[in-house]
Amino acid sequence: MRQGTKHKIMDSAERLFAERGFSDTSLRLITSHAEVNLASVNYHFGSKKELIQAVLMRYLEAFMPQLDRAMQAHLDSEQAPSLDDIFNAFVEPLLSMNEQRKHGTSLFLLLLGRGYTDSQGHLRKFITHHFGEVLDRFQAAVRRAYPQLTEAEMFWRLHFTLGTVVFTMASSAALRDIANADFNEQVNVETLIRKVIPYLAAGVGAPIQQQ
Amino acid sequence: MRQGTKHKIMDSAERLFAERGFSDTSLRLITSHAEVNLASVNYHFGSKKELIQAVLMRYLEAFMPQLDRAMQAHLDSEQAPSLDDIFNAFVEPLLSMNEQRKHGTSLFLLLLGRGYTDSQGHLRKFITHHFGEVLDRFQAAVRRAYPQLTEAEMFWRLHFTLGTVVFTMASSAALRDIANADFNEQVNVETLIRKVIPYLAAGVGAPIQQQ
DNA sequence: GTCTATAGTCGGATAGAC
DNA sequence: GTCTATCCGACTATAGAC
Repeated sequence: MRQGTKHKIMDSAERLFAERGFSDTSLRLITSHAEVNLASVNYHFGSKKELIQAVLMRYLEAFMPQLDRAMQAHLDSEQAPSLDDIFNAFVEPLLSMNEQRKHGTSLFLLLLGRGYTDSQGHLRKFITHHFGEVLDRFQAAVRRAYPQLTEAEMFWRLHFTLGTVVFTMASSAALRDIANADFNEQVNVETLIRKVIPYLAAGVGAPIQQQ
Repeated sequence: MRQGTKHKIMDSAERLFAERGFSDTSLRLITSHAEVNLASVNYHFGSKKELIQAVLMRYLEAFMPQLDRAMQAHLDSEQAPSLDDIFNAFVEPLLSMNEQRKHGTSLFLLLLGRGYTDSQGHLRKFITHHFGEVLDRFQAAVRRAYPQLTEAEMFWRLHFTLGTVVFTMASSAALRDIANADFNEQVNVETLIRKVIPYLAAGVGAPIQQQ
């Protein structure tokens, strides 16, 4: 089955963006990997910036509705969810990115991390603008699990959590190599996600400090 | 008091590197901010790569010996330290970066984060090569606080921790603006560090999962 | 040690033929 | 939609005068 030029560009671009960051990935590199003509990027996407957004959007549009359904369920349930429940609700939507595309889960998280640290946070605004309500419902679910947490404290702890995840993924290839060499541990994305969840849940659920 | 060209370059470079990342910061931008000649970078540092290493090294050489003393104390003490003790030992060395230079603490952590995500991990090797023993003693202190944790599990949790900290700092300016606007909270670097420590200690100290 | 001037490379983008 | 050929700006690095 022949793949269209537009999709070939996006598939090569996402891999290279994840590996090298946005500004270290040139259009020439992308088009040579995709085996398409340089000018086709501008024909199909208009500019490099719009290509970046298209690549990220393809994942977000698949991921966010799944996450939203899971959070909605935690808000509607009779019993208040635990923090472990809430963070475990991320596992399936994240892993489903792997069915959509090879290495989809890590690519998605890597791109997310790049988006939050590269390019002065332009992509941060892009995400919160398009998916703000989903993030709000996530926050509401956490509140239900740990009502004593003030809104401000929750704000900080959820950003700590985001940092943990995206940084881990950004370094995951290197870290998995080290783990393999030093501990003879074969770690795939799924076990890594299952490793990080208790850490996150414990962090968000840490006792409240007096300031 | 007149500042030498070499130091003017490093001071401008560290601020711009932290704000924009290494590859999005050109030597032209650095030298124009520093109000020195473009060619002086190559005269004093040889290349852009060596400038990056010099900037990071200046912080690491001030930070690492302090951290090492604190970890040594935790290893020598009669009583085993708690995880909270260990992570609190980072506070003073980190804050002392602020005395050395204005905004030194956040700049240092920002640079560290850039070094771990930019440039395919070259800087990661640079750091572990020069300061591997300090990191080993840190690891030994954590082991003393939580002996049940396997070496492999500790490896992962400490990297989660690094991710939490560097990502938080990488976004700290934006996050502090939001917190100020939404919760009327004035957060400086010190309160942010003191906020993150319970999160980290709880995460590293999370119950051990059966795989 | 500092400057100007420039070599040499690589980047994004586009015009215009097919 | 796809291609070649280029434009033009920005970059690192260096040679050589002062």
